Amino acid sequence: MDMEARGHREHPEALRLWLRLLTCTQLIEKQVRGQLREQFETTLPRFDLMAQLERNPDGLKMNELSRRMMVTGGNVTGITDQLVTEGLVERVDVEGDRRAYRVRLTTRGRKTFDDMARQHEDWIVQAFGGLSAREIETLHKLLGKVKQHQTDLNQEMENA
Amino acid sequence: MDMEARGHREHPEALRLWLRLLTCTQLIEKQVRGQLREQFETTLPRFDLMAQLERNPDGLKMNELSRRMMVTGGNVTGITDQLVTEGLVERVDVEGDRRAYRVRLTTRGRKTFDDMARQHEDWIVQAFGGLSAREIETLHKLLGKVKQHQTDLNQEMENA
DNA sequence: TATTGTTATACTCTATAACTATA
DNA sequence: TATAGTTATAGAGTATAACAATA
Repeated sequence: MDMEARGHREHPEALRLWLRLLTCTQLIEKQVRGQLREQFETTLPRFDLMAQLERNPDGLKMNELSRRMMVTGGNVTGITDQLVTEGLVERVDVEGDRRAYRVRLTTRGRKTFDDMARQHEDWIVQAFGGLSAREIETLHKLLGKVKQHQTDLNQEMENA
Repeated sequence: MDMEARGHREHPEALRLWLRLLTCTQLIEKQVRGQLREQFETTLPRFDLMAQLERNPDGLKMNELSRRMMVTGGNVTGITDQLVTEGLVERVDVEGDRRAYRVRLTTRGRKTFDDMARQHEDWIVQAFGGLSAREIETLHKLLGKVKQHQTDLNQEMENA
């Protein structure tokens, strides 16, 4: 009896997990944003863009940045413009395609990013200071499954 | 030798974990936001506010909502105003303190929220569909540690 | 004086769509 | 026609600070 009362409370565990995931991310993100602003007068998207470039010394095209940062193109243009103005990144022509170019860190940009990255890593290490190395690895692995599943779902949607 | 090269790459695991945590949250969040907009013409903060009220049938004061939603007071006023206009929540006087009141769901608001919550739960169940019940529990538990540690850190900062 | 909540403001980030230039 | 990137715009979301009313 009371079969109807089931249905929509059948998987509360997933919901609880989501709320907790969201809370954890927001707590850490809020702190990182605040520290980036206070200590370096920058923002998370700007830091993120520079981090992408740091991993790709030859630079990245706008659409590559757009995809990796998971935002649309117009936004990348705006953030890039700011960083160019401050001399932290530069636009370099791509030979063979005059529509495109690569964005890459300037020498000064790389130095600035290294400073930020060092601090950033400290904040993150501290944020996960309550976990053992083993637990961190487990979390990383499980979230890898979540990410993969999510990616699969997105591809299904695109193909449909 | 090369002692200096250590230091800032000593805990890359925490960093990798953070990036993955952020990615997972953004992927799911982006989808939930989109669905809320498409199917219910609402936003995540509005849904969040209503969810807080659903868990507290007697309503919550503005500062309680502010704390639980982790945003400052002015924003809660704005979101509440919208929901009042649409007849989904109402402001109720608190007896004994004429400065304050409680915000609570209207009958219509509760019905509307139930519809949204049912859908929302489906999206979330799907988002974590790649995990077993056991894995979901493990994730939940580990993230609980992260949350607790983060809460402790914040309290230390406030006391300092 | 402190607290509750509002108002005013400004800024970042974002998506969308129309646009230019090149392929 | 399609692709790379920009521009323009509008809106969400946020923090900050000054403010009014009450405690």
